Amino acid sequence: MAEFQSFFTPNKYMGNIRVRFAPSPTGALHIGGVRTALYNYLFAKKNGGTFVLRIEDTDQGRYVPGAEEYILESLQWCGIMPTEGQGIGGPHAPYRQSERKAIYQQHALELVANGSAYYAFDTPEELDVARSEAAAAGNHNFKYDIISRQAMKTSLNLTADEVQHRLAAGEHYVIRLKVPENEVVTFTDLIRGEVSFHTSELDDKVLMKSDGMPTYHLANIVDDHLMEITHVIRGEEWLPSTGHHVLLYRAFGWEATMPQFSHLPLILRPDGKGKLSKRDGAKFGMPVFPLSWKAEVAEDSFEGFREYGFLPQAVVNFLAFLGWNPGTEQEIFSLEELCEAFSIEKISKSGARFDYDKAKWYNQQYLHAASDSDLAAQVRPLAEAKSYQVSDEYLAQVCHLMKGRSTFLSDIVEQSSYLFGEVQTYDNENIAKRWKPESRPVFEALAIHLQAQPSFEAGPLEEAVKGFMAEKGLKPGEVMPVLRLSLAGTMQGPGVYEMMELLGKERSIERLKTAFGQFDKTVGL
RNA sequence: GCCCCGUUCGUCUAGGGGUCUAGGACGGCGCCCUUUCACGGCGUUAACACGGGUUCAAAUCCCGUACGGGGUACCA
Repeated sequence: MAEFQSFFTPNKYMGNIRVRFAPSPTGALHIGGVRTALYNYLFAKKNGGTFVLRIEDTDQGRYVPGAEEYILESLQWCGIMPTEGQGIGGPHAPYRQSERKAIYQQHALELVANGSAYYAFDTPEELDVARSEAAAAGNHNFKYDIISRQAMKTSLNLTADEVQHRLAAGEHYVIRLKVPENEVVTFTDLIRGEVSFHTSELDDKVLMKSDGMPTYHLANIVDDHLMEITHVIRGEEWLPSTGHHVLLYRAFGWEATMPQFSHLPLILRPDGKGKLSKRDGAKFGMPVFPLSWKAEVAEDSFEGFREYGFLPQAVVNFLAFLGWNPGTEQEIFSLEELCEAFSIEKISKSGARFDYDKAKWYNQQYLHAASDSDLAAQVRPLAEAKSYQVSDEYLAQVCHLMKGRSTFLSDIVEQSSYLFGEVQTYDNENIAKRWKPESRPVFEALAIHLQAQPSFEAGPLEEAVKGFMAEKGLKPGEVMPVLRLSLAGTMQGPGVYEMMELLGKERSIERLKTAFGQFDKTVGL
């Protein structure tokens, strides 16, 4: 057995792999879409292949301006830019389906000519009627198929003259796939194995709509073939229509070069009730889009991972593990490591719930591991939004002190106002507990002691304070909390000595003096 | 309804007939570190949906049931 394995190594397509990510620009790109793009990217990189971006804008009614830019910006942010396609260029341009209309028209006609497709003149209204009549008769399973099409107005039933006449008269029509009778369509899904459908279950899908645009089914087959796509990696919601797609490859005579299919498990809501949808973000208080999206109505506007304060590397790592696992115990993977470790065979079959706690954990891990200067650069805009004016070096120092206790980028500036300006509010409850009538002279003596220190670095400061406590017979619990309250106003935050070093001697002493007076007032002295 | 896909700790998962008294991570809980909040360290909690087969042996293979999800548009 072992000797045959070499034939099945993942690199058998080395150099020839071509995959595509084909979103439709109907709004912001959902996080599930980002994961699909990521898996396509990883598969391409792993195998030295090409990652193509194609825009599937065949539904004119659902087109949303700005969506295409949003898609590109999202992929860019995640660091998984396509190597060919819309917005990038390449040998198979145009990559926007609305600009390839003539190609689909021509291919649809080819199918009509070879008997694989036919004209249908029924209006949507007529179909609605047919559907409700069938339902009234107890058939809730109406579909436009081999049985029902016999009663429809199609080029299969009408005379050639009649069809020509209707066409010439400019009557609206669609072109439908003529699903063959009594066959079993089988294909091998790289994730799920063999999947088959009986043609009696498949309806005669519309290929060309009456507005002259192709449906997804036609456009995706034609483009994947023309663009020489070798592997189709897409969401599980496409699995049921793959039977039609195989039929189309067959009808065109392209079966020999049909791509390999892989249907990814869906990303489910945190409560497991259905697939994650755009509204679930607001519902569960978490982002479900990579970047924020502003729409006309508030209901269609969403906050993104980026704006929540997530690092793209963390989002990518988190997403990669939602439905895939390398089989080792390593959890943290850079994009490069993911490219190296990725394989389709390791993608799981069942849907994965969106685990926001895990997403936060990943972010924390990346935040902690990031360099201070790198973080400072990313925090800069957030600091400026709060009108904090500090040098790069100072900001990096703040990051150094805060990153260990932050989950989001924004936490670094949200919980450290006292490092950028004066203390705004004091934790009076804790002050009342720690500030005694006899405290003031003690702490004033400590301030004088600190003032006299030659070095204001954390290490020497600790020595100095400890020396002071030993001399006065004070316990750390009597001194440190008050010091912290004086410097930060709160009981939370970085180490006291580190804070003093950052603030510097002058500001630190100043704060102590201000605080002592404040504390007296607080406890009513 | 019909068709398709799925089902291991609360969650993400490892596992591809014996090495499983089922491993890791998140979360929860506890302890240590620290007289701040965290980080970190250590420990703990908790799962093979059910029923039949096949086999000397099944979480792993087959069938059925239940449950979950997806699809069922001139949307993608």
